[in-house]
Amino acid sequence: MLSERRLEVLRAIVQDYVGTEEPVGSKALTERHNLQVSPATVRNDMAALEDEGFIAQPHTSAGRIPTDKGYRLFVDKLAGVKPLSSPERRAIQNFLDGAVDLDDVVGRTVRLLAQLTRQVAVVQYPSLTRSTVRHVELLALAPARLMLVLITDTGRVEQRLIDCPAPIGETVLADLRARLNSRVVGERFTEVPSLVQDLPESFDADDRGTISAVLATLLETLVEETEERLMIGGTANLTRFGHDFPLTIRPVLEALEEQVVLLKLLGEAKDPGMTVRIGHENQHEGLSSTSVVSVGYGSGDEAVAKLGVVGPTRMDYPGTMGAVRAVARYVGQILAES
Amino acid sequence: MLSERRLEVLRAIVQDYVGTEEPVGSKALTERHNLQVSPATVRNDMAALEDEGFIAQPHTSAGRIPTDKGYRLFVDKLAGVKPLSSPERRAIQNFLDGAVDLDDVVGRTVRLLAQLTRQVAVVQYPSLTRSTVRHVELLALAPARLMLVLITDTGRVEQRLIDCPAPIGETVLADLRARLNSRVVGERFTEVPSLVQDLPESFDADDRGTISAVLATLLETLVEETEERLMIGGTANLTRFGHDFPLTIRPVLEALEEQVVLLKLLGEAKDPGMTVRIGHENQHEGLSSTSVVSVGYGSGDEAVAKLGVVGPTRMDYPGTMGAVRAVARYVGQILAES
DNA sequence: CCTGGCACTCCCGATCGGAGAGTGCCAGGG
DNA sequence: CCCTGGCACTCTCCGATCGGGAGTGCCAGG
Repeated sequence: MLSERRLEVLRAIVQDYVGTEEPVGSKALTERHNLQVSPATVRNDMAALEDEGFIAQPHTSAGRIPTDKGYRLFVDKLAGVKPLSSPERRAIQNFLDGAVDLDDVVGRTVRLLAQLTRQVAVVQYPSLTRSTVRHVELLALAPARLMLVLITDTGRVEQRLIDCPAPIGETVLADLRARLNSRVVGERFTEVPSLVQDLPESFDADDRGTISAVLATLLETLVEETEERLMIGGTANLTRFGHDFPLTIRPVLEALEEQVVLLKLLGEAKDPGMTVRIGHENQHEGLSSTSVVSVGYGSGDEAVAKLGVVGPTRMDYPGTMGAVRAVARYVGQILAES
Repeated sequence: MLSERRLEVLRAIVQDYVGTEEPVGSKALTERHNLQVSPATVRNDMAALEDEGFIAQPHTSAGRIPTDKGYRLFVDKLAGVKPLSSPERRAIQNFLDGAVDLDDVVGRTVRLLAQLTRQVAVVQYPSLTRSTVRHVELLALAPARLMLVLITDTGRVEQRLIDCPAPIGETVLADLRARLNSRVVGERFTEVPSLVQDLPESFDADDRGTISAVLATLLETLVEETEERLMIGGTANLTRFGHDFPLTIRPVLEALEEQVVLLKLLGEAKDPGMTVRIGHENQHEGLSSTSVVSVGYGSGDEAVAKLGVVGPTRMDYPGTMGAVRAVARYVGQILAES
């Protein structure tokens, strides 16, 4: 087990390195943080920390830099979450309050997060798996052509065209519409299949084909729209990444274009609270020198989606975590209001 | 006026520089292209080209590189558009044919273009200004709450919620729906306002408030949705940009996040055919070392939107133009089919 | 267990010099 | 008049050299 002071030394190293982006030596440490011990003592501590794998030196006789493991310890034990200043909080609220629709909320959130953290922001659209149905509408565009409109409680609207095997009467359609809504409104997507399963049976044989087509499309829409979308922003902040540019930045840009990768990244976070994945903890190879801070957000008590930022492992974890958490909270509020 | 051979020299310089990314000297030129003259002669030609501002040298006694003006001449007079190979064309068609909806078409197009040109691709969603209305639907979600759904001929669906000043009866609603559709279906967005202007008058005074609200929302939707969206991809290709990274790439990334900038970029192109904007010809400052190749595409004879690529001024213009043109053509076909 | 001292290692930046590539100019020849 | 070979000159680039400085590890003493 590491002594109290050694942890203190690790914290100091992380803080200095994050600030200066340069390996930090024993002398500088004792000067900048009042550790009350001599450089030599710190050196011993550093040697111990290095043995344990928390820090490393780029080359002999250079200062130390934290390893992924070091950052991990820092995040878990040494650092809190730095709350935002109240002007910042006000700014967030003002900025998000101006949003007019869901796209706008997500767009603003992503820009906000990128600006606050000066890193790349990723915001997932509210997921539909936990969503409930607010309304289902059926429109006759032509005798044998329907449009299905699905409205969710998060304000998303999805629509599908349906080609019917046979024309369907207006009254039957109205009947179907009414029964459909009475069964599924307020229900979760996952519940819908079992709730509508027996619907065709209660209709005339002539119409069953069409009813089945409608239901099939509805279920398909539910599944498809569960595929989650997301928005990213602040990629220009990648230029602040480090010195050895092209090599570092390229795989990150590539990863950021793969929605699948990003969704996995956010999805992996099981923790109900905030999740921090540091360096190699990220499965994706291109992101092995980045850290991801993510958190769920939602309109009620339950998280409906996630958002987060991607930045260099050498990032200001407390500040980033503070910003991510605060933004998630405000977005949740905004969603709850609408 | 420049002699034939001098133009040939310029072409050779552009080609070599694009290939090697290094200033090209007189000797190398005579070796790689069979110009049938000695390096000394080429040097004279180069001096003349430099006087005219078509090429420049980074420093004394280095090779020459083309200036923006040089590229301009190259594009206008010296280079054709390089057609794609037939395997490439087949690949495009296959890839685009798999698209399932408009989002997918645009998404695939952007990826395709980025891959083909190895540059950043920008694709504008089919614009609605030229679009026509396919269907308007009104749904009663609650006694005094309606949803307006607008379907366009390009397959886009937009919806808005409307809070009515007073409850509206089902029959009135059906009436309104029918009249609205009979007036606007098949019409262009720009025509709609004048076509629906007098609608409220033909209804009972009680309902006029609601009717007006509906119309207002409809018109608003038309205007709002005319704001054009776009999708970009291939940002990872920015890493192939040049040597002096952070400085070059940062403003470009920033510009690419500003949809407004991009829309302006594509929008500026007036030419019905392909437009190439080279370096400083781009208004936006951050893009002064990039070139933009853009072209309109559409489902019929008329262009409904634009697409293009953004890359370093030092790009393979003929190849890029060929790819851009080909992709635009195929996307047009796909849109026309659906 | 902490501390001061000391020798050692290694990076970094500046300096320097040569090689190479490219240029401009000139004088001669078709 | 234009092309050509020759020549001197200019720069950049690259590698080698070399202190300065920061940082380390270790040791002996408190």
